[in-house]
Formats: sequence, C-alpha cells, structure tokens
Amino acid sequence: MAAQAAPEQLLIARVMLESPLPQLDRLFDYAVPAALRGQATPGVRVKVPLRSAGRIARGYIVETTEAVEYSGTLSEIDEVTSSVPVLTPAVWNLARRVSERAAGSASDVVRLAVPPRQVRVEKAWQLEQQSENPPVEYRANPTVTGYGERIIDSALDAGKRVAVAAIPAVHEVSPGVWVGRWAVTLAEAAARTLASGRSAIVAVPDYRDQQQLIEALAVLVPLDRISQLDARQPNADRYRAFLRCLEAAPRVIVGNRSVVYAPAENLGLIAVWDDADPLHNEPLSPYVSTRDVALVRQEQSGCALLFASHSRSTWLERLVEIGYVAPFAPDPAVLPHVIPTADQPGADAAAHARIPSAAWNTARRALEDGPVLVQVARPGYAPVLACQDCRTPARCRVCEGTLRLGGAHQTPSCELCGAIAADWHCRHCESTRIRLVTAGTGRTAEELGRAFPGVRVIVSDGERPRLTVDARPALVVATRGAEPVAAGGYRAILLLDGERMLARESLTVAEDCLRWWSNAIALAAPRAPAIIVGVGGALARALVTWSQHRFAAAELPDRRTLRFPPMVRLATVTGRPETVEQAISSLPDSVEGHESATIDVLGPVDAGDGLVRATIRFDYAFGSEVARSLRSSIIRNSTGRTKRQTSKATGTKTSFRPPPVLRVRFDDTEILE
DNA sequence: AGCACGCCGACT
DNA sequence: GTCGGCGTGCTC
Repeated sequence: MAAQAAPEQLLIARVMLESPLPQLDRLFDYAVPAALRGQATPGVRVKVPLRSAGRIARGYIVETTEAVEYSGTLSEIDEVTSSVPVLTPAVWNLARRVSERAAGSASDVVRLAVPPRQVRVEKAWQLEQQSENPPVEYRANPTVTGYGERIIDSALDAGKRVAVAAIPAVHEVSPGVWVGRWAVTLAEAAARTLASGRSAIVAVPDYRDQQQLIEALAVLVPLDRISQLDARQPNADRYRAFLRCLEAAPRVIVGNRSVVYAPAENLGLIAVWDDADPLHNEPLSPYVSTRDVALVRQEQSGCALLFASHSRSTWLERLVEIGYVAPFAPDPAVLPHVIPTADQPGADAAAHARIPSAAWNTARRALEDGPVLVQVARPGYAPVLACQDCRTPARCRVCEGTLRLGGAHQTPSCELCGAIAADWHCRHCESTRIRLVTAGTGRTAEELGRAFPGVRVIVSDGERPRLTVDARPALVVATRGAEPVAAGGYRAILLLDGERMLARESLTVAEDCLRWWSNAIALAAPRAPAIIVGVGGALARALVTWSQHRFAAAELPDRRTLRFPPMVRLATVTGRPETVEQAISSLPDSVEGHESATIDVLGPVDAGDGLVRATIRFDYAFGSEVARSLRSSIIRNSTGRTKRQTSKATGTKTSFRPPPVLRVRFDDTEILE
C-alpha cells in the first residue's frame, strides 16, 4: 500500500456488454485512455472493442479500479457515449441478483431497467439540471389512514415488509374524482415516504390502476415530485421520466412492472398493488415478476415493502406464514354485502336472459338509484377437458397436471408430465366419460341490456375500456378486470359468470376468480348488495366473510402435498431432447445444509418443432443451485458444436449453427394451465 | 454474432 | 511438405 501512484496510473473500467449472448454475460476489463478519464465513471454508456479491433460493442461501465483483474493485454475504451450515469450501482446489483436467480443475463435485466437513450431528451435534461429550482415543500407528516392509528406508518418507518388487505370501497379524492380506496392507501404510504425525504416506487398492473393512483397522489404530493415510468409511453417521455429519477431529490415513481427497477436515490418504499395480477409477470427474458424483483430489491436496499390487494395471493400468504411479511387488515373493518346464489344461471329465469330472478330483482331495484355493475367472463376461452357428468376439470392421475388433447382423435395426455390418461375417471363422481367443454363467446351486452328495458347500458371490455362512470342509473357490463369506477360506488353488483370463470383450466383458477370477484365487489357503494351466481363452497364463504387470506391459507397444505407452487419453485427447460437431457442430468441432487430439500423432474413432454420441455420442481433452498446449474447448461449449449448440412439440390455446402435452443424459465405459473 | 486458430485431407 | 476447408472456442 505504498504511495507508488505514478502520474499516469492505469485506470481500468469493468464493463457490462449489451449482448444477449450468455457467454458474454460477465464483466470485461478495459483500459481507460487518458482523454476519457474524466467521463469514464460507473454507470455511463460506453462503446468498446470486442475481439479484434473493428468490432464495437455497446455497454455500461459498472466500476472503475486500478487493480488489473485480467492477465492479458487490455483494449482501450473506444468512446464514452454519454456522461450520464444511467446504470446506478443499486440497479446494477439488483439486475445481477435478479438475473442470477432466474438463470438469465444481467444485460437482459438492464435492458428492462434502463430505457433506450434519447439524445435530445438527455441534452435538454442536462441543461435543465444546471438551473435547478429550489426544493419543494411537502405537506407535513402524511399518514396512512384506515388501519388504526399509525399502525401502517410505524411498520413502514421501520422498513418492514407488509401485506395489506385493501379497503373495499371507492373514495372521492377531489370533487367528482372517484378512485378505488386502495389507491388512497398506496398514495398515503408514498406521500409519507416522500415527506421523510426518501423516494417511493409504486408498481401497478395496468394503466387504469395507474390513473387512479395518480389521481390519489395528486392531492397529497406536489405534481413535480411524481414520475410515471410506463412501458407504453413514448420512448422520449419514458427516458425523460427516467432521467428525473436520477436526480437527488426524492420522488414518487409510479408505473407498471418494470418500474421496480427505477433508479431511485435513497429508496424508502416499494409498494405493489395486486401482486397476483398476471400483468405483473414480465414477458421478456428472464421473466421475473414484479413481486420477486421487489423482494430482492427490498432485501438489498432495506427499504419498506408494501403489498396491497383485496385478495391475498398464495405466494404472499406463504411469505406471511413463514413470518417474512407481516399482515395488516383495515381497522375499522369494512365488510361488503356479498350474497351468493347457488342457482344455475338461467335455471329459473328464462325471461331475464340468464339472470336468476333474485339477482334480477335486486338489480332492478338498484337501477332506480344509480349504476349497477354486471361482470361477465371474457369471451373466447380455449377448450378444456372436463368430466361429462359433473363438469369437474380433468386432471392427470400421476401428477395432478392439466390434461390436454394433443390432436383431434388422440387420447388425452398430461401437459406437465406427459402421462397418457388412458383409463381416466373423474375423481369427483367416478364417471369415465370425458368431454371437451367449448366455452362460447358468452352473452353480449345487448342481450343483457334487453333484460332491463329502458336502462342505459354502458360496456367496458378489453377493446373499449371505460375508466369511470357517473352516478346516474346505468347498467355497466364489464368483462372481468375492466370494471369502471363508479361515482359513489355501484348500487348493486352482479357477478354472473362464476361457473364459466371457474371452468378455466388452471392450477390457480380458484384464486384468480377470487381476485377478479373481490376487485369488482370492492367497487360497490357501502353495503350495496353484490350477488354472485352459481358459486358456493369455500369460495363463496371467503367472499361473504371477506376473508380471502383464509382461502389462500387453506390452499397451501394441498399445494405442499402435490408439490406445486408456491410451496415449491418450478423451472421449465425447453430444447432439443439431448440438450434437455444433458441439462437435467447435470442438476445437483443435494444442497449442503439443506439435506431435506428435494428436487424432481416432470417430463420431458413434446413441445413441438422437435423440441421437448421438462419441468423441474425444487424447494426454495435449491434455488441458487438449480439456477447456477441451468445457467451453465445454457452457456455450454450456446457455445457448442455446429452441424453441417449439404444441400442436395444445388450441391452447395453450407455450414451453420442450428439456433442453440435451451430455454429456461423460472416460476412460470402459466405452465400449469 | 463473427472471427481466428488448429486439425486433417488433397495438392504442387 | 504445404494449402485450405471447416469445426471449435473466444471475445477484456
């Protein structure tokens, strides 16, 4: 450690390359030329030579050092693209951990975290930076209301992880502006964090939720303290909002799933609304959901973490049960008025479309007073296999997976483990007759409207979403998930397609339905009746007593017995048969210190195109071992052998690599559908 | 990806 | 003994 710093001490930049190639997923050392010394700081975008000068790769400087880690000749950084440090150390650490967890590339995660550069936007932002305005004043000491005196506040102030049951009501945040009460809770939590001088990230599933949250926030924090980071906004707007997050002043950063990667300085809170919504599942590699990213980031940063929903997911329930997340419920309690009718749709009321007469009468009466919500299933379900006699969905007798019909006249086989269901019989009624349930397109809104002559009908669905409706009488027909917020709340709610929604083939149908129904019921006016048709049992009980977490808790023992998520984790491996075989055989079979942890493999099953897919199930303790093993299989596969092919028609010889196929995906719940 | 290196068959 | 095709492996 002698002071031997020569005047021209070598400066090394460790660079993450922007490349999808798994074998390039590590840091590369480059020498920083004297001319670039001032700009070559961690987080900036650079261009570097890669393999024989001339080829240029883009990347980010992750760190600078004077210690050479590489024992070869160093190339020099070609260019510092921009002096803005867009990849902050915290986000880099998050990206690395998240990618390791999912056997993916850090650069894939960074791609989600850092929006593409917009030169004009960046220049404008840099100019604005120099003439910074004075700090704004926040409303003093905001508090989270509706959960008892300072209960949530003190949990958040202590940097805890909490699962909050949302308050099932609507709320008028400013004259004429109504939002779900949940949005107020999240806004209050964010405002409190901001007032303490720290930033908050709030992730919501979609744009409609984001709108409500922004409206709730607008009355609590100054507008210029709010950033919206939304994948559907234009690149320029997104990059502008992203750059503002890099500023030192605390902010509330709102957006959909990738907002959990926002570069918030001094992060005090991550809040996630409705973590089980499938929109929180990232469709891009390495497919890590908002919930998992939030958990990793909370662990790294020590910020508070708040999950809120009307219906607790089984994933969160597991975390509550192991004591990792603390549960909170509204105080005073708010109990919606839910009325289940076991009547089959249309059984007693042909005159009223398929609405049972009790529900029809309730709706008729409520329509004199204000809007009534009718929730219907989304049209066009994929055909599923079910018992012909009792309609129980058909499941594999080996592993409880979903049965699928491969071809038109084939014997059904298990989608998960591939077992042929030759001697299938229904577990519920012992029938041996199986049938294809082709769910129709459903009744149209017009048909429903005809049941209530003379009433204004408003439709809200995926194509024509409607965010709000006023307080005047109207029949609001909405597909699940697209229900508008009504001023003052709906005077009655009819959940019509219970049976059809439950017929969907998925491990998670019950909890999905509970979530869809709960979210709709939460839009009711105080004590307005919510009638759910054709649903009984534990699901109806959970809704009537408004204790969805108990339903989630009751699911877990079964999942543990069956070795299904969230009690174990899953990873699917797709590729050529030999490749998948190799990947499976190199999996570890034990983890030191966790001798009771187990791992098993289902399949492989045919995945089309000459590919197969295997599903690996493993205990949480196995996570990093499995990820590391699969990662090295991916690298081995992508650097592997070539195959030569001679074209017989032309006689030309071509040498090419078959596209290396070994796709790994962790925690994909859709595989169970 | 794209390019260099090296190992094995056919040639001056 | 040497040229070059193509498979293999590496990229700071």
